[in-house]
Amino acid sequence: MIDLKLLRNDPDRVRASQVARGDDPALVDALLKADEGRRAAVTRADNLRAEQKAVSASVRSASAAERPAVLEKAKELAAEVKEAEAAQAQADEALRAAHLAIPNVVHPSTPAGGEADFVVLGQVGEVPSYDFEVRDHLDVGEVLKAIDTERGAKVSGSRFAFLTGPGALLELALVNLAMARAVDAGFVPMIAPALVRPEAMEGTGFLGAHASEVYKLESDDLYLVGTSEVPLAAYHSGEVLESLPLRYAGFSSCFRREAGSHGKDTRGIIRVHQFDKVEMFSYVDPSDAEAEHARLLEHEKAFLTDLELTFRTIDVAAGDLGSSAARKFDNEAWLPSQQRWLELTSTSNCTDFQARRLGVRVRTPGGPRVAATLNGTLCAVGRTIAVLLEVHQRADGSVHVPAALQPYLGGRTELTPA
RNA sequence: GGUGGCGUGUCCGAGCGGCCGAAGGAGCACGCCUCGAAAGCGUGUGACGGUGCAAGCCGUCCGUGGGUUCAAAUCCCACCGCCACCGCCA
Repeated sequence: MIDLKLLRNDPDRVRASQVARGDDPALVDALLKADEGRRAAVTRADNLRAEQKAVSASVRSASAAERPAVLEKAKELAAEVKEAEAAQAQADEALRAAHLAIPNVVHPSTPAGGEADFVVLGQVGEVPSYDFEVRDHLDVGEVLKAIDTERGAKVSGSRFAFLTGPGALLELALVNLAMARAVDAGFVPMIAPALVRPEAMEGTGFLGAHASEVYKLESDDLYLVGTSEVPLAAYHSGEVLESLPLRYAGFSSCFRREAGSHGKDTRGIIRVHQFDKVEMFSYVDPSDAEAEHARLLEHEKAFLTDLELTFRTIDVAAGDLGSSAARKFDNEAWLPSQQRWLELTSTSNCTDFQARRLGVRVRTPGGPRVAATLNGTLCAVGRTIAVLLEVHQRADGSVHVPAALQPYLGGRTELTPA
């Protein structure tokens, strides 16, 4: 939710943000109107209530003769208050709806436009070349007996896979490396629930436009999270925090319905319904949000560099941001089989938008203040495995293990076909 | 899943349908005392919304949502959560 004070003081800035995202600026005026309507309703209900309280308090001290008249008046007022409160509830709801309809105000540096309008911020490493015919990650993985998508489909359906043997070990190694790096960087490691209540899902903004992406357990009224950002953001919901920053690295399975992606990345494990991920999540003072965003990006880049991958960093355009994000950087690794960049990690600065919705505040000398939240992928395991297998493959079917990962794979320097 | 109990401010904890934003502690802040500290004493110490330049004033909040009543922390209902015991189970 955006700051209503900002809206009142500088509606043009919010309108401009809407335009940058390709959203309707008229929603801003609808919100302004709803805000005014609610304030009028609140004032009216408050005044009536004050009057009613006064009359009500006089009931006891009224003499027996006066009492019937006072009671009569009190009853009238009670009815009026009831009506005014209903009107206020309606106005509250109208405001809430209009409020939720507006995504976060984009950062001034965020490129305007849609998916194709990103700006490349830089590249690490050279696009690799191979003097043999490269296999895609599934071919490499099958030779190594590391990935089994056929049986994944047999057991669970399309877009499910088994990680087997070296594939399973590779996942654990990546998770351990990521967690070790996160701990070094001061993050508190967390194993987060993958099932959450509707409030957590709603509060993080995942039940908006992308609700169809989310798995729901109807009979239990629980959702499967698509990222541990959800439980980590909801972790401190409704709290006034004593001090910031708070940094967490959450490990959890992630579930995505991939409802709108039929026919896209159907081969292998690049796009699956279930994968594991280590996610960084920071709560900071709003004035530190930008610096924290840079920090998260550096952690991500360092991790990809450790894996000896070639990648570029892009500044995602406004129209391609999630509703909570003011700015987002993606790191895209080079995928040799398709000769293209593939999003591997991503970090978003949600400023105070998400925290306002979740009621996360910090104690400051001037009173509680809404915090800022940021998230960033440290390692989305499945996709990372896919890219590793492709990039580090050799002509003989073996795969080089990056030096940073070797300690977590029992010192193995390569994976070889069984 | 069954039975019973319980959910009050940063924490503990009291609370008769009106005088309760709520006793009393603890904690914290400031002051006094002290060479300094501790102890002791004194004062202060919630959030949200509305209104106002401001001091302030008004309203809301006692797990959540409804209901009864002129009036609800207090009565009724539902839900959520916690605890104990039983059953089941990794």
